[in-house]
Amino acid sequence: MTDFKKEAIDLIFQAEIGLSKDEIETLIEIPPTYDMGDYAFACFRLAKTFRKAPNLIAEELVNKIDAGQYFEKIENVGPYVNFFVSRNKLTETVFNSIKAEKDKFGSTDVGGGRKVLVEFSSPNIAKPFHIGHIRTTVIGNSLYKIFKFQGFDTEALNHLGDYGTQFGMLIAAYRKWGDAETIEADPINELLKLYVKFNAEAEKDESLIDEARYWFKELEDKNEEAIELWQWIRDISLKEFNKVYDMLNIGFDSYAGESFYSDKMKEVIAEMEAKGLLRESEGAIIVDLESYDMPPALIKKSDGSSLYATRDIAAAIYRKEHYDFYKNIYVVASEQNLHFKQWIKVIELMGYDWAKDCIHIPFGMVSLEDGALSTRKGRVVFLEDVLNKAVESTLNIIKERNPNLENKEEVAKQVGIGAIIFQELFNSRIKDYVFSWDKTLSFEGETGPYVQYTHARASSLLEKGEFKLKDKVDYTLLKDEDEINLIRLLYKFPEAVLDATYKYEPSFITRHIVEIAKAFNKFYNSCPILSAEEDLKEARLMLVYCSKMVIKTGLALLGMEAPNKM
RNA sequence: GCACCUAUAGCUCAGUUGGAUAGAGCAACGGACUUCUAAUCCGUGUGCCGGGGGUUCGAAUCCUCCUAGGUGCGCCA
Repeated sequence: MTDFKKEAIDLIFQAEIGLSKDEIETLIEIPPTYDMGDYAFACFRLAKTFRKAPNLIAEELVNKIDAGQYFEKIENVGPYVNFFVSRNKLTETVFNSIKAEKDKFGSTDVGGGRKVLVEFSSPNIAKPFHIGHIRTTVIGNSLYKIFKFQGFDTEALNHLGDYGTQFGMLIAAYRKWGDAETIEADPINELLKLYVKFNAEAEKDESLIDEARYWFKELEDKNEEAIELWQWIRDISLKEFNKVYDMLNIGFDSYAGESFYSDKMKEVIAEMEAKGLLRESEGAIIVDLESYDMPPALIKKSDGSSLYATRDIAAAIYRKEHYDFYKNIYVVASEQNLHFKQWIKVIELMGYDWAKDCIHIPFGMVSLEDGALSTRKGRVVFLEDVLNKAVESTLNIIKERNPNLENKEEVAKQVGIGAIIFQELFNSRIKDYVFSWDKTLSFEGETGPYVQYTHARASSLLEKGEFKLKDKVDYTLLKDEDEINLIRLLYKFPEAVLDATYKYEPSFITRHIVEIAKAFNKFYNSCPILSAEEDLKEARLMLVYCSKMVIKTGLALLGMEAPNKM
């Protein structure tokens, strides 16, 4: 695809103003409105060297530069040199690129087959999947798809929380009050009940906590009874989680969780010891990080069992050996910022220069209107319920507005669940938000259904217009401002995807396809398509085709379906 | 107490490496379907960009101090 910005830079460079191309690039910007052009070069910084007012410099520069084939005109507006991209060239390059690349349009080969690991979702076994888990799951899945799209060899890792003292709690609780049959019937809820009960009792009787620690220690020491219980609980929990993953259409390449790394920790601890990093403090073993302005990293508890940080360190070292990653990404809540800073620093202190390739991607908190989420206090909204309710309410809308639609249930699923995913990926990751049913189930304006609806409209046009890709379309017929604006946005899609990649921010894509959908709907309302004169109809249908393709690709990168009818 | 994050329209949020009049959606009101899917489109209004100071030709954006909210800070993960 023709890079118009680069062409503009070349033209300025040829005017010999004493700046390198890189320097010129930093002074190129996008004007606030299109009537000021597509790109603008700011002349303020030249004022000193030329000892002239920026306006004059801009004026002289405009006279020096020939617009060439890529620009309709070059004008100066005050201190700026404004470039107006040739509409024909713009349309030509967009149409040809999309025609050639189809659903690969927007991708690059920046990955070059390098290995990227994305760890996300990572729920705790025996606990329900609630609204708090949705962010890591959906953001992680989208990043996984984005990196894949950019040519990285990507692995989706689900670092299951299937170990730790809380597991000791569960074993202890089960041995006291548990019953296999009731648990099999409704695993997560029954296990949650045990967990809640244990915590309530433990507040009255502190010895229970010791008992939990004991059972976790037994588990680590391979006590047969403990292992058997652990395996059983893990299996039935995973089955439950997969129900939700199936609804979201999310899969993983590995479920190696905390337990998987349990036997790899001894060696790692020995290595840290050998490298002189460990110190005894208050009965525990730590790595002192005071010289890095951080509290110490706890490596071993006073009873000898391991901790979270130890496991993450062992896991990272294992992954480096096993995958030889280029980037090792963790999509984990911002509450754990310090934890990640700490253990990644420990890796660095161990002498591993790949510590810099371990990247924590934080995101903000979800809370409820009446306060923070709390599994123990029973203040939860189950993810499965949210998804089901969204599907149900979508189905009602379909029945009302499009009663003749054939596969209503399936479309309701795609749209309802899409709405939830879209909402999660619409704002910057770092923002906290308060969950509300009203907001979640509202499908108007900048929402998933809006974008999907736009896609369905486009599909319907293509079907009714019996559209086929042709070798030649007279794209010069597309002159309407609403058509050009849409084409401009399609042109910028690859850049949005690239930004999303480098900043680990799926919302850049979400925002961009909303803009495309808006522009498409405007075009749809102002330009007749099927009733247009034949050549114009062909050209407009081609624009519809390109829009549909880009919207579909964008939705796919977010992990969403794009139904053809809704 | 220390560290990190957040603060932009009534609400929820965008705002590219500092640049030209700070933008959307929702909500409110008015309009557009015998015509390509009205989950749509068009129109109407709103801002000490949390506050002070600084850097700069130019600051919502960078620096600094302050305020408010959130999160984290040794044996949970």
